[in-house]
Amino acid sequence: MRASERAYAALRSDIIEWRLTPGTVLGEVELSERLGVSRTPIREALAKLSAEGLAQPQSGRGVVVSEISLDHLDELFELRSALECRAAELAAQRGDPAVFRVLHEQLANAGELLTSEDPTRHDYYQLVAELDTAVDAAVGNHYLNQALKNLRVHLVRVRRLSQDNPARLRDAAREHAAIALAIANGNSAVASAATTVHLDYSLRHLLGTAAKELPQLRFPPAKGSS
Amino acid sequence: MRASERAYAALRSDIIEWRLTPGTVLGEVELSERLGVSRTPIREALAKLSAEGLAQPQSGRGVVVSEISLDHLDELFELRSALECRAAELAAQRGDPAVFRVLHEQLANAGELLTSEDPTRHDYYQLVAELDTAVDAAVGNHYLNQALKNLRVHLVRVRRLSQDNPARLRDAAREHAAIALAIANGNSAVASAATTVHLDYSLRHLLGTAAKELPQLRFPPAKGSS
DNA sequence: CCTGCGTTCTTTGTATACACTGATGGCACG
DNA sequence: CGTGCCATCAGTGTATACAAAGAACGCAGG
Repeated sequence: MRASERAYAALRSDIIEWRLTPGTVLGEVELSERLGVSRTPIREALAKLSAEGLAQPQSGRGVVVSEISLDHLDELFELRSALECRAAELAAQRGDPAVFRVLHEQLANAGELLTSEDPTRHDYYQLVAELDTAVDAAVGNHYLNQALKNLRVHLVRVRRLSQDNPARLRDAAREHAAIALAIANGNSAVASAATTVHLDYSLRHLLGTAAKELPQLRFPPAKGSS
Repeated sequence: MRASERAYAALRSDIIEWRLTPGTVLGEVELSERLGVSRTPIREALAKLSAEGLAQPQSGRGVVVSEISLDHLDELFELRSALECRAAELAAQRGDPAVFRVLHEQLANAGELLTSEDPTRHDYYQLVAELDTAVDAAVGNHYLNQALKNLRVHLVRVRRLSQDNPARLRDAAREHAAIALAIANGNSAVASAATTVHLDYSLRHLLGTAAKELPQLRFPPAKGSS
């Protein structure tokens, strides 16, 4: 694999998983030493991260990990709602009902997946991801899918602000099942509405749980101040 | 100004204004010679263009100007509709009515701007751009604005496929005026509906006029085949 | 004549040296 | 003691040399 890709992937996951906190300065020389590659691929990786919005060029001098906070949650979900509601509508018009009927079945029974011992809820999240993938495929719109993909990066990042409790996940599965059912029925109005409802619940839950965690996530202003 | 920025700006406008046609191979050495800079800033520019979707990495070997055609028009307008309808809704809820009342007035009288001698319709397009800016400001959502900004690049590019005739511009001005009025009235449902209507007319017009021009825009497959 | 392999060549990927710019700290002057 | 200027320096911006990988072409064998 190319060194620039490795550097990009490493930095990307570091930022998304909060090992690199907002405001952290990403110095080229420091990173090139830490990752064991020269500055050239590092620059390429930083450019990609900046384009993605995970980092920002700092007024000519270096790039820093971009800020993200509860304020951004509202904005993020506004965009998410715009994109996912429309995607759900279009999927209802264009999708193969059989595919979404199957997904509906699985999601309706997703409670079983949550009783397992896996603390990462891998099977559960995979199933939800499959719904997203199916919607994307049914919509068949490159530009819309690209916009959603860009958005999801930030969603993953902000999701780390909260913990997912089983009760919420069970509810979320039901909401997803409702969306899948509406799409299977070819009912775009309901699909859109169900998506709106689901996103509202999700946002409220995130705001509720994140508020408890946030204090400990307030960092020192980027570079060690004694 | 930095060399990488100059290279980026030059290539970007070359692509948007169809001086570089889809499928054109963007070789690093060739570009570095043509633009008089070394390969390093060229690489940076190409990375930015790829992130924007104006160019695409060609399976390991170089990047090419990305394709855009009438098929993409549908997809582009689907995303545009999703974003702009929601933006209009939010602007209706949050915008300063006075601002949009003024814009409504100006747009209602935009017919006067079209009688002028300027063939580029500078004043007209500036007024429309002001509406976009006002909506963006009223929405106040960084992520939504960013998504719209990314989208508009492609819209400008595809717009070059068609010519704008005065009759259509006059109608478009009325449609824009209707949107501005709905926002000024704080009526989000009407603002969204008016946007939907406007985009539908625009798309139909583009498809209608572009069809005539497209044949002459079918290029040889990238590299001269005898 | 077609097919498969090997060589060569073009083009990108990476490393590194150098230039330049903006910041920071100290020193001198008011 | 405060302020402003200058020097030093850290760190990015650019150029270029070298390495590696993929593609195209030609040649040989069937």
